[in-house]
Amino acid sequence: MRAPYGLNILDNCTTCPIRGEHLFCNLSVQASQRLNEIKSTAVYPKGAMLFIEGQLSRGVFVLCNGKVKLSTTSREGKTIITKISDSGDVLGLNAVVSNVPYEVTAEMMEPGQANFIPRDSLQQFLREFPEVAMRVAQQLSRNYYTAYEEIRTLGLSASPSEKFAKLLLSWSTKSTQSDGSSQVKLTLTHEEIAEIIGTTRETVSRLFSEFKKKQLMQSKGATLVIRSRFALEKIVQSY
Amino acid sequence: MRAPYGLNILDNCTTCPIRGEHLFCNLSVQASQRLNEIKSTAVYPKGAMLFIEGQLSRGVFVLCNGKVKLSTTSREGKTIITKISDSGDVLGLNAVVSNVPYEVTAEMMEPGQANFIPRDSLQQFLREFPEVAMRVAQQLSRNYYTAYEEIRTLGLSASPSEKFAKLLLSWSTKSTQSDGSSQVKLTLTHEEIAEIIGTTRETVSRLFSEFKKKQLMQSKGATLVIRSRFALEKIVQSY
DNA sequence: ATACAGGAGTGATGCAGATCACACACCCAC
DNA sequence: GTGGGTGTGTGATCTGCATCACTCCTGTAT
Repeated sequence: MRAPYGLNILDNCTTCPIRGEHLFCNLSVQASQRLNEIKSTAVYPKGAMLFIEGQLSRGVFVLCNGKVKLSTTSREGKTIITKISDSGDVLGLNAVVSNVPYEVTAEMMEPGQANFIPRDSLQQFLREFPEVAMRVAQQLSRNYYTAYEEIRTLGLSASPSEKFAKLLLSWSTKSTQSDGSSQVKLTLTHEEIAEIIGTTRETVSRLFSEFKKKQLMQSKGATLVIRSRFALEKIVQSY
Repeated sequence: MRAPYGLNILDNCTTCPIRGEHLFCNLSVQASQRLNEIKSTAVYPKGAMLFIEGQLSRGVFVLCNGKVKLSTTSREGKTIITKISDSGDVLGLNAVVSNVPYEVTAEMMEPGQANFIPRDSLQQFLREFPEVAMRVAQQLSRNYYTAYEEIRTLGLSASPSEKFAKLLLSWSTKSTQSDGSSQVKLTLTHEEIAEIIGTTRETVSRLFSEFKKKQLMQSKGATLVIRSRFALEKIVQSY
């Protein structure tokens, strides 16, 4: 099998290395088999758009590897990034389940593979396997919950500092050392961070300076060291 | 049957006057029957809390009549109202489907009746009737979409004026005259409006003055007259 | 080497809204 | 009536952040 962009193609979910607690993992044998029949797979370059906000939903994408940026844009061109999706995530689920246009744009942040399941096949599949439909409902529910958290943070008029601290915290949870510090590789530009926390590039720049001066974090190149979760948590008093 | 708070109790969904396009209306005969068995009904006074943010989810409530305020509060006591629910709405669905605590507080804004379906019964019910599970998934998906809209509005840093205009528009859609104006009965305090659009009481006061001066609306007592949807729409340029 | 693009730091300025601090209007109790 | 509670109008002030306007730095294309 060809390996474009330096990636090996995974053509079978049952042998997938990231097989785990994701939505379409660990299905019954029949369901797994059926899924393999209706899915197709492809590898995308960096910058590829899996789908675009407002497009009629064609189907869902299951991300096999790589990172995907989900964003939405206002008329005047202001963008907010709502999520950075990781491998295993299912993208476009809501749009397909409810037969509405995609509500966000999904862009590959690095080369990666994704499986595609056409809308009709998926809907048929869910009718065929009620237990999967139930899991889908739970996933949607979890999505909703996450969106809610977002609303809380945004709507409770948190200051950029608070939101930035929150973001750092969410990054550090993935890899915290025993001494409370943690290292993260920074893959986002200041601009992108600004789009996540809803502020401007300049403010993010200033936040970096400020947080470094306050010994909350330090950075060498693309490596970010978050000093103390505790101090950050004090900044995020609000919920 | 007793009629507390001056309300007649509805004890059967099949004869419900608001029976229509709601989540648990128009089910199959068997499903309807089963639903009637597992639900219980009660009438609540104004101010009653159906459930509170953070509580373990006990079940869902189907609102038969009255209005319910859904809100979430930060540690420092700042509140945001995320939705005003109307009759027919199902409350607490996400929490129950995903077995997580309620993410909001639900408070009766006026006396009203609600059916209660315990968590376990509902989950069993959904397993029993896959087509209902599918509808639930769609409902959750729609909830998610609404939450999304909210995020867009909040996150794209809309000004209070924009959000206020948007709110007025959403109110006027329900009853627009041929000349583009519409009457709404105002049941919310300035404080509550502030909690919806994420600003302060004072700012809402000033918005009222400002919009009246600009001939966008007028108010006599609790009756609000929205002059021209068109003018409002111009204010809401952003998405 | 050159040049250009995309990213990052940082100062100066202005303004929208939060906040504080009142005054007033209304309703209900007693 | 008098009082208190709740909702409202509106001024004065203060400030955080957007915005504008630069410079500098790096990588990479030619």
